[in-house]
Amino acid sequence: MTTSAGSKPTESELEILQILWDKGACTVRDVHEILEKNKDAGYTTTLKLMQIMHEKGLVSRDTSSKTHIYRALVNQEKTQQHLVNKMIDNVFNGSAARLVMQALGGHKASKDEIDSIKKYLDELDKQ
Amino acid sequence: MTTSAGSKPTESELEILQILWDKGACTVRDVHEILEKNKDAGYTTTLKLMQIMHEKGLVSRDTSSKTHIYRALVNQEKTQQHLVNKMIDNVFNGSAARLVMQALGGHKASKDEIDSIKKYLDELDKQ
DNA sequence: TCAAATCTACGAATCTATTCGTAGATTCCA
DNA sequence: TGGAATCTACGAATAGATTCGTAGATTTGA
Repeated sequence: MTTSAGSKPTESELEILQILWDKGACTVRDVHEILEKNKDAGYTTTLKLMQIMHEKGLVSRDTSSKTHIYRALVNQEKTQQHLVNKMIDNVFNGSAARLVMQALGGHKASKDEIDSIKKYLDELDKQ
Repeated sequence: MTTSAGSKPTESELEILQILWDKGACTVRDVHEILEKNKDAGYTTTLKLMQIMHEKGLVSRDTSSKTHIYRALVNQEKTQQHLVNKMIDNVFNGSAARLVMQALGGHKASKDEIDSIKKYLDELDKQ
């Protein structure tokens, strides 16, 4: 298997990617202000992280104005897929079903969520 | 929430826990020989890891004979639950359903697996 | 205009995980 | 019995992630 760029973001990088996936394009300050709500770290820490992410190819950077603008370069679904597959292998001995049950059992999925999963399973069955 | 001991094993620790959960009780050599199949690391590396895990309370150790015997102290389901919940929060913005679909979509669950998940969902619905 | 605020760049400190070498004790077996 | 094999303990090297201080450039606004 080829090791695609950014296949394994760190925890901090993932926090930032979440924000970029959600917001689309952000300055360091945008990201930092959202991060601050949950953790407390200095501005330059966020800056440094995003610079490193740029070096790694996780994000793009528009430097045309003084305040740079960042965007996620890695795909959200692919990243999620990669992380889930790793968890299935590392934590559930390769059984996707066991992960699913654990996820639904502990996390109190809503009735709506459960219904949408059922529909999804029916679709899978048809193929 | 209280931070229970061993709630967050590292990758290497998880590899070892998998083995202990599977085998029950192992010496360092037992574990090391299994690990060696997939990665290549020295014996003392495995030893050191298991010593650290003992310090952290992840495993118990029987030292009554020269060759120590290790057992997992943390519960497999609870550890899995904890890791899955973390992933739901960190990677799927709190949506268990999205994790489930991603898991099933990418991992080619078998028909049997899908059926057992459906049954499981029906059970959840009844409650 | 010019001081305050804001931004980037960069280097370094810190922390954690991982790896391994070496020493000393015990066990094994020819 | 005595050397080889095996085990634990321990310290230290390495590597990666995270954090922050400081310096210098640019922008803002009174």
